[in-house]
Amino acid sequence: MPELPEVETVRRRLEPSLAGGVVRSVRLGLPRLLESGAVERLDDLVGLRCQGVERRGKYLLLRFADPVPPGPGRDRILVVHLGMSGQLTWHPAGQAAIDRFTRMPSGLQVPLGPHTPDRHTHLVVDWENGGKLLFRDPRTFGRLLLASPEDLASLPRLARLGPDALDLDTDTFLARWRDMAGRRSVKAVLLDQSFVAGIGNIYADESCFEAGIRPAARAGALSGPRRAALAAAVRAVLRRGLDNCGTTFRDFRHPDGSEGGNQEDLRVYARGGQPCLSCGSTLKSAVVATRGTVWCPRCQR
DNA sequence: AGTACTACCTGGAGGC
DNA sequence: TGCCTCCAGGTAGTAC
Repeated sequence: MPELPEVETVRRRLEPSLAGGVVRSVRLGLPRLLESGAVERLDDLVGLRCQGVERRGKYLLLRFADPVPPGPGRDRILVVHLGMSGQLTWHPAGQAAIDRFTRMPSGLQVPLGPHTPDRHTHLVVDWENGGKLLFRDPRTFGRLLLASPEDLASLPRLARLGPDALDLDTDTFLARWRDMAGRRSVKAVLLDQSFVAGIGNIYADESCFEAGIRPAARAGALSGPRRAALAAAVRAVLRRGLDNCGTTFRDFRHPDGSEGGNQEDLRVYARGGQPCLSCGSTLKSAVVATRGTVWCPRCQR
């Protein structure tokens, strides 16, 4: 469930640790997570220096270049998608194993801090500075791709993405809605990464609530003002999620293992059957666009 | 062509 | 306590 706010939070916190570092070794414990792309040899990264971390929608792009120029042709970009349970954590050099725990609302105790490698840790990147970058993903929905800068644009997964939801102005939103809404539900359009990149199930439901629109409503039938309200709602909801450093519902963690805070600010997601925080009506839940969906029958028309 | 649906995967929760 | 079943969901691929 890492969506734009979660992935951007990871990007912001990971970049200071990675940028400038040189890769010493790479181990991939679950080969099927590396999707066949332009380049399929993770060992290519060994000896390269990390130039920075970028984000496109829910994808993270780790840029690497040869530290001894000129080294044309060796540059690589590691593309990471966290799937629904992926965690990228950073272990600084010499840091002892973290044994702090936090208690989830369910009562479950989970480790707080960069995770200790376990059977779900599928990628380990060792750096010359002694740090380690770990990728842990219990559900294994995450994906890794490796590409050269020239081939990046030809990766289908990235080529399909629409404009990033974070810096989407209302005019662009309205134009794309006019062209792409069709006969689908509002929720289906919001989840379509080729419409706008970065929205997932949590922020789709929250955006619909914020705009007072039922997720199952026909997208093409929305009035102009309501479309504009939805555009504003998407921006506000993503911005709030980002300000809260992401939503930790279960698996999401920051690179240092800490949790996001946006779960405290969710109005409808996972609250089916509970009272609407705005009007007190019982929130309804159903499957819309093959996703668990929650809305207020009174506030959302 | 556009839309809808399923496979993939495994931990957690709930029922008995 | 333990076993079983169901559910969660992003994306690609398939079916209609």
